[in-house]
Amino acid sequence: MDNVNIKKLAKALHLSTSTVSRAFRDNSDISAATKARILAMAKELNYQPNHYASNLREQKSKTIAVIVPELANNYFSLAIQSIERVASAKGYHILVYATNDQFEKEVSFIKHLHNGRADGIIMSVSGEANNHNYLNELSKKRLPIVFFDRVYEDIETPRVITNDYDSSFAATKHLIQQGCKRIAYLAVNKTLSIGKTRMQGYIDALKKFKIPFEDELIIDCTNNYKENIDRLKKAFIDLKPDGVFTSVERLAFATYYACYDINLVIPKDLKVIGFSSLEIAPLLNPSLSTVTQPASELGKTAAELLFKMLENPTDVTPTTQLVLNSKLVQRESTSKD
Amino acid sequence: MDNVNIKKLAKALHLSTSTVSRAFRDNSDISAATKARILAMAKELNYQPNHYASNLREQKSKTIAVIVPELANNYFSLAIQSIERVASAKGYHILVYATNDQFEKEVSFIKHLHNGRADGIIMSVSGEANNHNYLNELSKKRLPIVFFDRVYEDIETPRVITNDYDSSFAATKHLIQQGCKRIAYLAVNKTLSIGKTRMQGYIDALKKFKIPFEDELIIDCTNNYKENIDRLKKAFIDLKPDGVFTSVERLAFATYYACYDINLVIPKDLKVIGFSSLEIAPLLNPSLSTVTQPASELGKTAAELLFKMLENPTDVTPTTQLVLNSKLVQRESTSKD
DNA sequence: TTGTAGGCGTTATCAT
DNA sequence: ATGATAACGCCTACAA
Repeated sequence: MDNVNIKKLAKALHLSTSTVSRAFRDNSDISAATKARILAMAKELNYQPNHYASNLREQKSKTIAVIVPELANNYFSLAIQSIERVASAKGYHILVYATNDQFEKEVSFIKHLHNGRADGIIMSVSGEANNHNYLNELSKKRLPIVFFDRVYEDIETPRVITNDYDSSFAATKHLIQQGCKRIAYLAVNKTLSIGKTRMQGYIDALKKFKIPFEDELIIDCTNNYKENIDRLKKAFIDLKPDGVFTSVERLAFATYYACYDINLVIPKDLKVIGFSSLEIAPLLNPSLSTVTQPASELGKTAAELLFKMLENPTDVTPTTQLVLNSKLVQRESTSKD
Repeated sequence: MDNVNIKKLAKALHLSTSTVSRAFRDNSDISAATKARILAMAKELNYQPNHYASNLREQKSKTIAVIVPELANNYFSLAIQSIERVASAKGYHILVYATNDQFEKEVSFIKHLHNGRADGIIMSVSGEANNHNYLNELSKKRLPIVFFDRVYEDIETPRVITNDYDSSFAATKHLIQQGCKRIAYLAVNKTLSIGKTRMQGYIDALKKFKIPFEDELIIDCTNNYKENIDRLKKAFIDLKPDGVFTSVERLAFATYYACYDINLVIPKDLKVIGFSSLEIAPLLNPSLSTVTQPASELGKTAAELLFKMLENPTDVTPTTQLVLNSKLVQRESTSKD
């Protein structure tokens, strides 16, 4: 590489490397004139301070890592976009990782990141089922981590979540008020805490309105698109629910496809509401009633929290928990007639 | 930081740092026994080789940067997901940047990346209108760059694109065959090469089928959601097109919203087709005819191309251009009755 | 097979 | 105000 570095700059200007270096720091003693000369030359030669050298020296990377279950996902895209925005404004860069819901990947990413590559981590976890004590084992030298949306409840670290229980309760209640008697709950992974919380809201709403809870109406779905649709078709035919509450966005889509296939009419035969932050929910056929999660705000809040931790570690207690509110938006898919 | 480094490992094992270092390289001479001892201790102490130190030493980062106009975008999400997958499999990490269509941001990202932080760049450009000679000025020391989707035609670097001209021609032809006589073209930025190519397909199809081209039917849209809808409503009322071809996904959504607002019925009053890679296009009301771009494949191909450049620079000529085919999918939004 | 030493590019400390 | 020097953690000639 014919890269320009401080040494070359110094030689070109007949100065020492320390003087040149000083020109790029703000506080150091250096005459205005030399500083100007140096900056001019730096610009001319297109000098870029070597990131690795400075970070090796300073022991921080101005980089944060974002770990999510999937990237091709409307919800996480929105969150990442906000995170990038906050980070960029602070002069930070973001590394992005997708676990594809593989727990081992998560562990490997996290462990790897503890090599100085990132100063902090924002993560929506995967694999609640597993032993995530690996995070505690990093103990003292663990990087600052902020969980968002999907969290590990037994790990002490700040988190930003939405009011899932209340939203689920409200969504279920909404279905009941629209006349549903047999409401199916579409779960994606019963062991995820977020799934449990959401399911509890559903269960409690049923109880509150004296609708018997039936275990078979909890339909456990997979990560496989086609398989979900098949499973749903079978379930809808066998169990004849009149309402469906989906715990994640893509299961609402699967529900639509399943209904199209077996000629169930939404909302006449089956009313549907789901967690989602899709902007085009109003354009669906029929328009989809949603529990709209503030995805962007979630990302923004998580990023701001992480920066607070980085800038002033003692300001943020590990038990910090910020809760943002989702919003129930009623549309045609749950309308009465 | 109480970080474990090679020195600490060495001390703990009563070895020299070089021996310890060797344990982590594959080719060096080291006895199997010592190597095992070292690796065991490394595991026990949770040793992670410092990324910055090794990369400073080796002058490469095992990191690639991905720059896109926006992150909260179905199309780019899919692309990024594939890029991440390819990179991850190669042991590379990805840095993600959004320009939000601000050209200055692009320049600043790119320049900054030439500090060793990334080994290569995958980019979908913004701001074709501007002088992008800054890329040439980096000359010899320019990082390997692969353009995808949106490219600068005057910069010599490998690129992966879709067959935009053919697709546009086919989409326009499709509208004509469905009976449209006044077809509006919704442009997002006339100066983008991708916009120009797509528009040319539209223009040539009109010509081929002897439909007069009317300049006012080219509707230039913005990045502002609401403003687009207003603009479209006005255009639809004033110009009374009977078909709309949208050059990007979100303009199809804007068209739907505009039609809902002014009570135009798709496809009766207005047929709509648009570039899109939305999986749920069939669920829209009415289901949306699309030119479906192979977003994931595009990302995958771009990533593979970049790695080829990194691994064997001479293998890839700067004029390399890979073209992937989009697919026209007819749905209700362009049906005849 | 293992150890010693120098350097990757930067910055902070200390001297001048 | 500027320069010399050491150190961040790792890797690799070269020496032993």
